[in-house]
Order: sequence, then C-alpha cells, then structure tokens
Amino acid sequence: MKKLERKSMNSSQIRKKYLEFFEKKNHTIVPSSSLIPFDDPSLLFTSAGMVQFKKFWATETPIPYTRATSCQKCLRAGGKDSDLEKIGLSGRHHTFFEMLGNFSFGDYFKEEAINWAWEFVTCEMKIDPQKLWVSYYSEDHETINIWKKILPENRIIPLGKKDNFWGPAGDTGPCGPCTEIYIDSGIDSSCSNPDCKPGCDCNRFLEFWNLVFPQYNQQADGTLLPLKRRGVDTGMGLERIARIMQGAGSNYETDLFIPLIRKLEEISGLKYTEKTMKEFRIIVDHIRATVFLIGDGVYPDNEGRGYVLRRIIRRAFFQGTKIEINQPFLLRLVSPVVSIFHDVYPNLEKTKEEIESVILEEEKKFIDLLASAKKIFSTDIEKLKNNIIPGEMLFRWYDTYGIPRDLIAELAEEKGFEPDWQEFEKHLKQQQQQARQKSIFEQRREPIFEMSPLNETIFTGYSNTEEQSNIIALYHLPDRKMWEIVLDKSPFYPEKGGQVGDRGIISGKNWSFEVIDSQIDPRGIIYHIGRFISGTFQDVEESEKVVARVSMEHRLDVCANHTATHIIHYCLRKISDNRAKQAGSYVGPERLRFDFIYPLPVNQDIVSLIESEVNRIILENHPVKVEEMTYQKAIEKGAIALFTEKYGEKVRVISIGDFHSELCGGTHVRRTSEIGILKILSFSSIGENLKRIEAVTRQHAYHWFKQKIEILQQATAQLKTTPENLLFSINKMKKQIQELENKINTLMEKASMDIPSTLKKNKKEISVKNKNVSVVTGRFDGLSFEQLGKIADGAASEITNAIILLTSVVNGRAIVLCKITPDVSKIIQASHVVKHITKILGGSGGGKAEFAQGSGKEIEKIDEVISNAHNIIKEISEQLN
RNA sequence: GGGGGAUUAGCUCAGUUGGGAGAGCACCAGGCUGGCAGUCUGGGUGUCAAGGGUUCGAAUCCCUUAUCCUCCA
Repeated sequence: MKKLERKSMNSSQIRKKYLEFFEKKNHTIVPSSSLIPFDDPSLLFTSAGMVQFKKFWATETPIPYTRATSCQKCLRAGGKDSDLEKIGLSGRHHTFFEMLGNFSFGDYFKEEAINWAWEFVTCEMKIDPQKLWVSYYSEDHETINIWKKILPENRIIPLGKKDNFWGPAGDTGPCGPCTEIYIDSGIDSSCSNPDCKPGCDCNRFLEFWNLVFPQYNQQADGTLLPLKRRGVDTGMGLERIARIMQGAGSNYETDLFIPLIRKLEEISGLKYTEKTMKEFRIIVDHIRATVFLIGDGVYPDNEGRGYVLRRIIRRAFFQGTKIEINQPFLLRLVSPVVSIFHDVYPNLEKTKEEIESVILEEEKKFIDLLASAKKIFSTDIEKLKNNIIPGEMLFRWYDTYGIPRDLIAELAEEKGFEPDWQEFEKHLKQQQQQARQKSIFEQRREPIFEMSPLNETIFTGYSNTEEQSNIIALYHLPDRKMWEIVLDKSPFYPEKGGQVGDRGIISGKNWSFEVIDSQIDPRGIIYHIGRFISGTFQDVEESEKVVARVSMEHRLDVCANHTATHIIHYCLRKISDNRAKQAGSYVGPERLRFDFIYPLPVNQDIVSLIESEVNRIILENHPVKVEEMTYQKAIEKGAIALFTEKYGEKVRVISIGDFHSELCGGTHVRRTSEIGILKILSFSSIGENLKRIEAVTRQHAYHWFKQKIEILQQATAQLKTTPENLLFSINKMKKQIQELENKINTLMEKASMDIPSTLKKNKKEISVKNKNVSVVTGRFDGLSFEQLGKIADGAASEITNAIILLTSVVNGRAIVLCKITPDVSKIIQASHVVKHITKILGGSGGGKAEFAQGSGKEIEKIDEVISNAHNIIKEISEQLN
C-alpha cells in the first residue's frame, strides 16, 4: 500500500507544525480570539480566521505586525454563513471548527502565499503532489501564472465569481479573488459524471485550503477601488487536513472526533455504523459547538447568539431521541470534548462544570417542550376533517410552538396523517422574505459626502471632553429622521461594553449639531448621531473644522454608573466566594443594570448587604486607576476579563483601590466618592440562575430618596402622625377597618332578613304562555351588581318559576339586574327583559338566558318601570311570539 | 431587526359570540387515628402582567409597554 509512505499525524502536531512553519517565515503567532467577535455587533460569531484582523486591511492606521498566523476557533451556525443544515449530511462541514491561517497586511502577496502553501502541504505534510488540484478565479491571471510553474495545467481549474471571489463581508469593504487547493481522494469516491473536477459537489475532490487575496475595496455603488494595504488571508480547516493526514474517510473519523463517538456509543448502546451515522455526526459536531460557545460566555436565550446556541443544543438532543436516548445525555459528552482540547484551550477545564449544568438545564427544558408539542399535536389534529395536515397548521406548530419538523413528521406518520409540506415551505419562504426586506429597509443610510478612504476615528475621550477636529463624512438616516457625522478625531465615547454612547454638541462655522448617541462600526469609525439645532446639512462643508464637545453632565453620570457597576461586581464576587459571574450590563446616564449568573438563591438581606457594602466603598473614596498593559500581564495581576482573548494589542485595566481590577474599555470617575450614593432599585430573577440588579447613583439616587421621603411626609400628614409612629397608626387603622367591616356585615345580615319580605310584597303572579310565573321586583339604592346578584340568588332558591328583577341607583345611574329560574328561562330570557327595561331607562344591557344586567341614565323612571314590570314582561313575551 | 404565541390563586392550567372569576395540587382550620402514613369536613388566599381605548358591561375586542416562549434574519 502506497498510502503508508506518509506518516499519520495527530491534530495537535498539525496545529503546531503549521504555526511554527509560518513563524519561521517571520509571522507573529496570534492566539485565537473568542467566538464572540470583539466590538463587532454586525457579526454573530467568528466565522473565519480573518475576523480579528478585518480592520487591518480596511484602514491605514498603524498595526502591530504585517504578517500573522493563527489557529482560530470558528462557528458557522447562524446569520450570514450558516452550515447548520449541512451537518450530518456531509463529512466535511461543521458548526464549530478550527481554522489555520496565515495573513499579510500590505506585506507579501500572491507569489509567496502560493509558494509557501505548496511548500507546507508537500514538504511539511508530505502529501503526494500528484493528488493535488487547484482552482482559481477565472479572471485572475496573476494566480494562474504562479500555479503553472508548480503543477501541470490540467489540474488548474478556473472557477467563477461565486466560488473563487471572496467578499465583501457586508455591502462594502475589502474583497478579492481566491485560489483553492484540493486533494483527489480517488476515482472510487467520484460521482458518475466523467467531467468530474474540483468545484463538483461530489466527494472526490476535497477542498482544504483557501487562499484569499484582498486587493479591492468595494464601494457602496458597487465599484471596486484598489486596496492600499492589500494582502493575503488564508484558511485551512484543521478537521479536513487532519482527515487527509490520518487517511480517514471523513472528518469524523479523526482524532478530533473518535473519542466523542466512542463515548456516544457507550451512552446509546449503539454502534457508529452507516445506519446511525447521521445522528452520531450531528451530535458530536454540535456538542463541540456547545462546549466552546458556553466556554466563551454564550448562554441559551431566545434571541441572537444565545438563540443559536439553544438551537444547536436542541438539534443535538433531538438526534439523541432518534437513537433512543430519551434523557439528558449531552452533558456526559462535555468531559471528552474538554479532554481533546484542554491543552490548546485551557479555559475549558475551568468552566467545565458550568458548561455541564447549562446543558442539563437546556436539555430538561427541551424535554418539556417535546411533551407539550405532543399535546398540541393531538388536540389540533382532532379538529381535522380528513387525514391531510394543512401547511398553515404545520407552520403554526413550527413557528409559534417551536415543534421540530422531524418530530411533526414522526407524529404524523404514527397517527396516519399526511402533512402538506409544500404549503408549509411557502409560509416559511414568505417569512424569510419578510424578515430580510424589513432588515434592509431599517438600515438605510444615505451619504451626503464621504472622504475616501475612511479611517478609524482617533478617540481622545479618555483624557479630553472637547476636541478640535475635521468632519470627514456626513450621512442622512431617513427612517430615523436623523443625521450621522464622522470626525477624524473625536472625544465622544461610542456605545460598547454596555456603556451607552456619549451625547453633546458638534459645532461648525454656520451650524451646530446635537449628538444624542454615538456608535462605532467594526472598522473603528465613530458615528455621531443626532439633529441640527441650528443651520442645516447644506451648511456643512467637507473637511470643515469643527469643535466637538461632550456633555459633561451626561459623561459624569455615565462614569459614576460604570465605576459603580465594577464595585457591585466586586461585592457580589466577595459575598458569593467568587461564584457570581457577570453576564451583561447596561451603563446609562440615569441608571445601571447588572445581569449576573448566581447559582445560589438571593434574598432581600443579601441585596441590602450588597447595597451597604457598595456605599461603604464609595465613601472610603478609593482612587480609580487606569493602566494599559498586555493581556497576559493583566491576567497575571488578577484582573477580571469578560472577553477571553483579543489580539496582541494593549488592554485597559481599571483598578479600584487595591482590591479590584477589571479589563474595561469604558470611562470612569477618578475617585469612588464622585459616585455620591448608590441605591439598588430592583433585584429580580430573569432566568435560570440569572439575576438582575438595577440601581441609580448621584442625583438620580438623591431624587429617588427625595421622592420617597415626600411620599412618607404626605402619608404622615394624612394620618396626622410622625414617621416613627406611622406603622403603629396603620396597624391601628387596619384594626378599625376590620371592626367596621364586621359591624357592616352584621347590619347587612339583619337588613337582608327584611329583603325577602320586601320582595314578597312586590311579588305578582302572571301567566306567560300558559305557565304561571312569579315576577319579583325590588329597588335597593346603593347596592352594586354583585350585591344585587346575591339577593337575586337568594330569592331564586326560595321561589320557583320566578323572574327576579332588581334595580338600584349607583353614581347617578340606574342599574338593572334580572335573574330567571331555569324552567322559565326557556320561555323568556333574562337578556330580553334587561334589554327592554334598560331601553326605557335610556340605556342598554344584555346577558344570558338566566342572568342579565344593564344600566340606564333616567333614574326617575325606575319606580314606574318596577311597578309596571309584570305588564312589561307580558308584553315582551307576546312580542316574542 | 421582523413575525407568531403566552402572561389568570403559592404551583400546573381551564375559562365558548364580551355578561356573576374556576379546576387539580399545594396551603390553612377542624374532625377521625395511640403516633406516623393517611383520610373526612370546611375555607379561595386574585391588581386576570402594566397602562390607555371601545362598551351599559372587558380576563375576553383594539392600541402601547414589560417579561417569557418560538420562528426568521
């Protein structure tokens, strides 16, 4: 066997060889960034190695290195590039995977990139060059000329824009041609097409390395301008190269997956065979994604990233039910995943227990959902007249209740029903279109002018709140009726890390502009959003000199709340023995919100303990220090980091006194006493183990106290007492009320003894449709509907064949209530009587056969109506005939 | 970001064209039993998520907000 000439290599060795190879070529080894893109809300997850370097190509601001190499953890499971549906069907796609890459930012280009890639594959990996094919973008002549020097032309395949032209990531930005390297796994795995070659969807040619050459900058109008800092961006899936190096049939039969498959065999009692392959693959793929997502701080949720995680966990669990596992089991796969990766990603070991408990909770919830799904299915299906389930019903199950399609299909088959999937797809498509259209509409932004290229805004707001700068772009936001200004230098802090964007004023020669929000984009450009308060957009000149001034009041409030947030975090950790963990925060000018994971029950005592601790620290007037240092150094010094990793730049560390420090990009007060005072307004549980504290500081706290004290003063004034005696007075009053109520009840009971005699006095016998009926009337002013109803009930239990008609005057209106005993109600209905009577009284009403009510405004007619009731009722019954 | 659904007693949930707020469990009181387990009798403990509107009358219909579930992006 010739295959054995190449030595099998495990995945750790491949990672190491790759990074070392490029390090020798003067690349800086950059650690993998988090799966959650740092400062990039446009992207759901890190989906490629280049994500953390994106802005290095787009801008011309200084960068720490021009060559980099990394092994990046990636997730493609939601948003723009999702592979979720492909998992299990192919042996080469994953939701979570690792991508090896080398990058050039305005340094080397196609020639070196291609030659080094070839050298690595053939010399380091020792792959037989005869088996390698490549593809290139058909219009990229540079690339084909380089390849021609390396391998015969019949193994160099041109492909179109769809396959071999990359980007831009959004509508604008860096993009360029790419070239891909494939391995031919032999004619056996080919499709039947004799013309089979790279680009074909069958299994013969496996693409494993994509070299992208960002060289253009796409403009909003679609034109391609040359990129000044053009470069190289390559990506090789670790799972694919491992498969090749280990001679495996698919990515799943490598050392990255085998231990997981073995464990799953043990749990399910089934073997990994052709029959169970799909389920096994989906489960082991998804558990990796789950472990890494939770490890990077994502929790199951009903929107955004958390929602993607929830779907992944549920899909995996559902596959489990197909191989007859019906209890929580995914958590048992966490340990094997951690064992595979703990060398490369040591933080997994630390969060392992938490990952397990989050997964268990989610599995339990999903089991509940499946149970309720079955209930909904059987109730709805009874309404059907034939055995076809309409698409609308299918869609409602799926869309509203989240019942998985597969489950619907299973249940339907079990009960012998036929789902109309075609109609279902129509509904789904309609929803997709609607969502897409709406989201495009929301983001309309019309440029008035825009300097090119647009560079990262220089942020000066840590030290200054006022800045002389130049205006380099102006946009109109027609949907929000607002404008956006971009400056070359800005003191405005843009919204990030939970802290809201600064507000303030930008003034030019003939205009001034109120900034109500500041935002930042992935390129680091700060947008000042707001309205013109004098002048209009036509008065703004390109490159005009302006003065940008941040609102001090706004900034100070925000700073106080941000530092207060850190102190709350510190106190929570102290009280919980470091078990509390920040899950998110909002730092605005009026209030702050702090969400955290806390595995213990929290009661009011703990909340007030936290509040007094925080205020003690505020009063102790500790200095708040800001330092810049490397990430490594910060962690060594014990700073708390919410985001696990970030590329080699310096990070900011905020320290309070000598007891707490935290990585943070936000703005803070200089000493804790500037916070003034902190009041916790609410403490609530917002989910499984997830708690929320809302608090106010500075004048907002003062106003809170002031308002409460005013209420207290009003209350004491009303009760003619002092705050100290307030509780005593209230208790006394309560007792008095109780006594009074008892008295009233006694009186009512006495009075009600008279009611039957009153009613009897007013009883008249009439004949309706040859049936003897007693008409009983009464007027009890001041009694409510409810009380009249009770009287009517009492009367109805004593008199047979009765029509009871009661009235009263409440708030100047005549209210009417009618009760008719069951046998009589078949002849004449209470609602008819009430409608008729209330009409006479200038009102209306209605109800059911035995009971009805209504009201009218002409109270002077009540007595007449009552004394005439038996006649009126006779009339009604005759009309009905 | 855009849809669909939900929110009713401590918990799980019913509530029909708008017409008197309900069930089971839990809870409280009393009885039976030597004690426990148990059981019988009695008791509803409620801002129908919040606010506004329509109506003689709203848990129910309309609008706004909050929270949760779910689908799509």
